[in-house]
Amino acid sequence: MATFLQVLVATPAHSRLSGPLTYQSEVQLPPGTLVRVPLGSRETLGLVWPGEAAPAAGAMQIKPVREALSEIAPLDAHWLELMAFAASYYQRSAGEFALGSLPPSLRDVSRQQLQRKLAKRDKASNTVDAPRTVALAAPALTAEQAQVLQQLSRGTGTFLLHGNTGSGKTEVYLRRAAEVMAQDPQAQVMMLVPEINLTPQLEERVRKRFAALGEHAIVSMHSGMTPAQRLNSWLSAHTGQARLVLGTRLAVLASVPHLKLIVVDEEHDPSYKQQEGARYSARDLAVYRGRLQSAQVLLGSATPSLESWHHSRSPTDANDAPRYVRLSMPSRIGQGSLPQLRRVDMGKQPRRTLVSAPLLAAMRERLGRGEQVLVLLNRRGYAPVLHCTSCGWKSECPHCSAFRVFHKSDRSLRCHHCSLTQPVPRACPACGNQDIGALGHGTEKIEEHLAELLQDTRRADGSPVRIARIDADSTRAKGELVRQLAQVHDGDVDVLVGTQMVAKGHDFRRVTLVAALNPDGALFSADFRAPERLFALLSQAAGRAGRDAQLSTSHGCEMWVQTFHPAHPLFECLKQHDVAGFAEQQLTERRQAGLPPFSFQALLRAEARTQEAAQAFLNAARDTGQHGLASQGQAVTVYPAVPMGLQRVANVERAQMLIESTSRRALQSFLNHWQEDLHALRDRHKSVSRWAIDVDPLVI
DNA sequence: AGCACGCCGACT
DNA sequence: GTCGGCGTGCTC
Repeated sequence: MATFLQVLVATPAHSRLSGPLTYQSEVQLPPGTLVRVPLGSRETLGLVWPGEAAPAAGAMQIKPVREALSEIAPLDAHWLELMAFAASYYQRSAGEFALGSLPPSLRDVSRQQLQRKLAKRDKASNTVDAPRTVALAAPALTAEQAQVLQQLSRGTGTFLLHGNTGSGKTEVYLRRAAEVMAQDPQAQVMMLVPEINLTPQLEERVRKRFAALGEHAIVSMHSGMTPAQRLNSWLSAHTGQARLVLGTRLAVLASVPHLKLIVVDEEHDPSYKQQEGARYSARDLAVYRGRLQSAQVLLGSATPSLESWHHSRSPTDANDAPRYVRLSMPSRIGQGSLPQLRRVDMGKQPRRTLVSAPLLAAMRERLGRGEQVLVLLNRRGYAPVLHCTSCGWKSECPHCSAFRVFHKSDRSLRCHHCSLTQPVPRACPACGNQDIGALGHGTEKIEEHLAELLQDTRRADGSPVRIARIDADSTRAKGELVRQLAQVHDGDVDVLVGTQMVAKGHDFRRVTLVAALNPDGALFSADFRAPERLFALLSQAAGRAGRDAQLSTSHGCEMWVQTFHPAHPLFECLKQHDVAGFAEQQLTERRQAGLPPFSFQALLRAEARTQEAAQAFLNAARDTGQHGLASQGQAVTVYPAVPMGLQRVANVERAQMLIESTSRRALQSFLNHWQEDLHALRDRHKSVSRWAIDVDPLVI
């Protein structure tokens, strides 16, 4: 007799198919089973979902499941619950989350191909017995590391490891992973890193340390892998063959049935928040998943996010029960000392100075000794705007509400939002004037400027100084970033100019001076998270310097900041390496202003051909929402619709609306009730091409 | 999101 | 006379 099943398929939240579909099957299939089902005229991958299927749902005919992918064990209940939670919390359909978390090739691969693939894997895996001792060639622990590890071995739950750059956080991760795997021969460990560029470094270290587990025991998961690699990694994690899963944010959604430890490295990093589609935070889902699966969660950072800082207390102050236990490792390993902060008051420098005289002198001195210099500027290209001195024309993008950036290397005007690229006009397109000037400066210009300033400077061996630039433009070609970083490591480069991508994680041994040329923008930004990000960026950048103990003890290492506000408290905290002080000061401001983590936010965004249409939809949504508010009497505030910061991208107008509450639960409940209204509203606002809710947005 | 159906312009 | 543009609508 046929039974009815609830099946999830990959459908976005705003399609009319947000819930599970009903199919019939001759055999009983447990929840979590992967199936192929007919959907309209095509056949698609589905997932059997828990719950009773009601066969009389509408007049729709009920089709049979085509086949079950029985060679893949059903996804376990924990994973299904994680998907259900994520979908509900981030206001997406369960189908979108669950199917989107599976390796994409699983969708296209036929059952025969899958069987062949699995047979091949079986042959290749010469199963290694899980060794009792997994730690090999590990360096001796510092007292701080030993103490932290002891705390971790005693505790359960979520821990925030606050460790300065160079304090040996990675060693703690590796030791803790080894312990967990040694205790339980099935235990699996997940390690998350913010960016794909950082996975190869950690992977190498992990593979070296855990070589005894066999090469199949460690797998990577990130978006840069080929479909076949991704499928293989996913299967290894799902079958339990992989003991250690290392990856970027998407890895947190993988099936890891025997998960016992989740490490989130650089937990403050904004890359953990997915910024399109289902906008989940991998860090927050890691914490939830840890609770769900009884796995320990270890969040690590030198500059923890204010959210995590707020949720944590050190184990010694036992007054109120904190959500996370805070563990600290303040010391830097070896003789390498933390860099000294030097501030240049740009108000006392000649107007329009790019690189001040004292900074230049310091750079020359370092270079003369054969040391390396890192220069940070948060803007790529040559000049952010071109402008006509006669009529005032500026290089606006015709499709976006943004300026096109002048790239001197190929003499192009490029829009960084829609990628429109055109040659630089010879004369002003508006008035024909030949005199078009560049306004502002980007990495290209700084590279050129430094080449001029340093043309007479000689290295220790008398050869001229070599300057390189690393940013999204210089590393566009595949493998280019790795190649350029290698040049820096090999000492082929003396001065490295780059955007924030060079400040992350890379270990430049001979860099003893790091300079931020113009960080002031973040001090008084409308974005309330800008100071937090700047503090993390500068701390992290400073951490690039002085990693070579010998170099840094002989002449010290320095972090230079050029600013018009040298007395700003942010720089004071930076000078003292006072993360706690900075966090407390920011949290006080946030508390007074009622901002996260003291309130919870969501954004409703809409896209349409006109700004009016986008806002009309949002304001109509606001009106229906008000009814919901009144009926429930909950403290949720819905603000009026406003154009997004970048109002127009590729000729699409964008608007958004902030929803805020001091209660996470009230916000969630409001959003859940709102979903139906929004679906209904869309029919009356046909010009709105897309809408989406972003829960816990990072950028407002 | 796919994928069909459906009704109007330049081509073997 | 067809191939094909992407607008609207449906998928258990």
